[in-house]
Amino acid sequence: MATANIKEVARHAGVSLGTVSNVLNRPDTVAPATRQRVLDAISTLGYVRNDSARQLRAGHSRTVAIVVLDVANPFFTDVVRGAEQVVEEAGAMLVVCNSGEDSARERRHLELLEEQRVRGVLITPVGHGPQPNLDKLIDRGIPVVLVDRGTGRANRCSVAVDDVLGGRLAMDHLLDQGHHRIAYLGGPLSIAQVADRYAGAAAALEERGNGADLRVAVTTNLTVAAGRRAAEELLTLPARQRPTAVFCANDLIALGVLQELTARGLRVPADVAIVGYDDIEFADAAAVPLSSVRQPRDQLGRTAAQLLLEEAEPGDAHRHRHVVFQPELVVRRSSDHLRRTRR
Amino acid sequence: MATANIKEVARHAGVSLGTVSNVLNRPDTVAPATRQRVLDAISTLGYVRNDSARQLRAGHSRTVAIVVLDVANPFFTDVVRGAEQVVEEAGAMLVVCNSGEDSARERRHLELLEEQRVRGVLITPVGHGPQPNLDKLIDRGIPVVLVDRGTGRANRCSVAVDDVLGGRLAMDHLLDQGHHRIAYLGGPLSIAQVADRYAGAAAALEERGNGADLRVAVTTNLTVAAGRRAAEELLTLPARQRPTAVFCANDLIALGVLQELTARGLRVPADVAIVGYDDIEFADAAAVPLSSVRQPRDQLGRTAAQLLLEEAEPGDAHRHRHVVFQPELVVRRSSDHLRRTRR
DNA sequence: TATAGCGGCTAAAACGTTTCATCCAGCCGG
DNA sequence: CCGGCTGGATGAAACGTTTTAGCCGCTATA
Repeated sequence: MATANIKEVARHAGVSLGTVSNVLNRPDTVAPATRQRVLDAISTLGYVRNDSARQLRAGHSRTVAIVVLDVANPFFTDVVRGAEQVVEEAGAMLVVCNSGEDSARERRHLELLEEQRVRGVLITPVGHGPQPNLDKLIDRGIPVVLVDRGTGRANRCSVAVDDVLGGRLAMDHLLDQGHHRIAYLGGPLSIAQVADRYAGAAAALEERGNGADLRVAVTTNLTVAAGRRAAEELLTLPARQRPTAVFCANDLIALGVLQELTARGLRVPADVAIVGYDDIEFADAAAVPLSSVRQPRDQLGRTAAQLLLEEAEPGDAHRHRHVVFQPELVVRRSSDHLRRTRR
Repeated sequence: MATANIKEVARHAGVSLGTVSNVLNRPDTVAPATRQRVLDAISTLGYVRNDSARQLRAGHSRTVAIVVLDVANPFFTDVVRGAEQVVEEAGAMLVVCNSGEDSARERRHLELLEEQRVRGVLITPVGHGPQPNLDKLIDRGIPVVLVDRGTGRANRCSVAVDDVLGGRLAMDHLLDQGHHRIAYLGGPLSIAQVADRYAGAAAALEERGNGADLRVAVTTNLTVAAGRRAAEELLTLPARQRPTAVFCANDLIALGVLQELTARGLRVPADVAIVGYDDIEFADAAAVPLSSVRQPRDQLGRTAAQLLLEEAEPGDAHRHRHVVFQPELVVRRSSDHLRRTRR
């Protein structure tokens, strides 16, 4: 039961303990014959390395953690997949922690991770205030990379997507399509992403300077149900004041809007055009495929992981970087006048 | 930089090393005054436990792993959330690993987890053959609980959902609605779930004994795109032979079917009724809300975690159990004749 | 022939905990 | 006054690695 350790392997192979370690870590420094004897011993004893001991000696573990706001959110699952890829290529392991938007859980996770002496932490922190927990980690020498939050802090790297630009892209597109009454749906505005996307949309509108009208409907959260409710509310407006296009802060809201509008007999995009945000998998699968602003999610994860590994590298010549990706508008039927009459 | 260790804390508080350990692990065995002195030292030095050393001594870690086929699949994310809850309540930590349906990656993960001496592993293994890797773990005394796969093996616990029953529920419902030409869409049949759901549907049809017709269209995988393709194919049939209802092996396929059918001008459920499987979040958010067979996903995760923790408990009186949950049919518009004329 | 270098290996220290056997002082009952 | 007991603290061993300094025997070079 008690798994064989390196000492037993050594005894079994008739070599010293250090030699076994060499076979494991620097195989080329040991003579082929000896090496083979050791390998045989390892396999007959079913030896498997004890990582705790290794870590203890090394002073830190070989795992990297990512703390996300919601494991079930497609945005984060894609970020995780991207990060995973890079981390695994580097021979390390990625552990996924879920804060569930709960700062107490976040704190608890960070404490545990610190106890484990993880190599570094990728995190989308709960809230936007100061981050004492993260500062503590950084003080301890554990690299932290912020994902899609709080870009620009001096003592850590970050990756993010330019949400202001995303808002612009969406708005420019809708203006190009000739819309004059447009609504922005999303909330709460305390979420930076929601606010930034709106800011971009408003800026684009301002610049184009034609008298188009932008109405904001703040939702309580970013769910399908919230989208449905928002759409219901829009429908209480007399048809002449009703927006001919809506730009939603995320795709869930957009899907809710789409569902409610079609259920009430309005056609998309003929009566109301819709642009969402995030380009989740189901955007393309919706009854009317949804135009959406796509974020390079897995690249966000990949880059975050790369920055982290770079910082964790022994050489101390690391300069913190803040990488900002550009989103991309994916036009589908829900906002495309040229296609809306087809089929 | 080099984080303070227990020895420095001891020196700082003027006590011995063992006493600090006692403060940490059995606070009540140390006198209040001493205890306070130690706690003060801990906080002024910013001491944080080194988990590697702890694990090394203990012989195993306090983390539990869950290895899923796809982190981005809503089914698994919910299972993860359920498991997480239980594991965290027990003061342990859940690490999520992603095999991505790739048995090489699965193996690599298991090796790493074994090196880490994890407390136990929840896993949905890739494939259905024998499981040498898992057997190895079990031999080493690391408990394994199978999630939604390979129920009934003697040397490990498992949790699953009765897919045969799920197939029955769906088929019974469609028969109740008066359908006679029904199609089952899903594949490949080598996936047990796909086969079981079909088996249940076929059995229900058999038992009801009216001459209804069940056609099977095997898809290459379980994606929205596959659903669209399958629907296209159905549409090549002359209308009189075309099924009036389809039962899909999962909701992604069902959503694909829904999209393709409505794009081609067929009405759901008037022309074709649809029942999916899994009841993912978007089932309810689809243009025509999707009837679906719901699995108690988070409970699956919770129970799996409970079984694991129970088995990992020192007392060796563990009997392996195989828990099977019953799915539940959620009827929505996509298959509901009573409602289909509303709105 | 002496010396330096090198390939291959060993022995021992160190990492930071937890635990277990002791030890000590004080107290109580006899 | 003594023996035993108890609450509270101590010291050392043990967990399984990695790493470093050093040793040995051999070959190539001067």
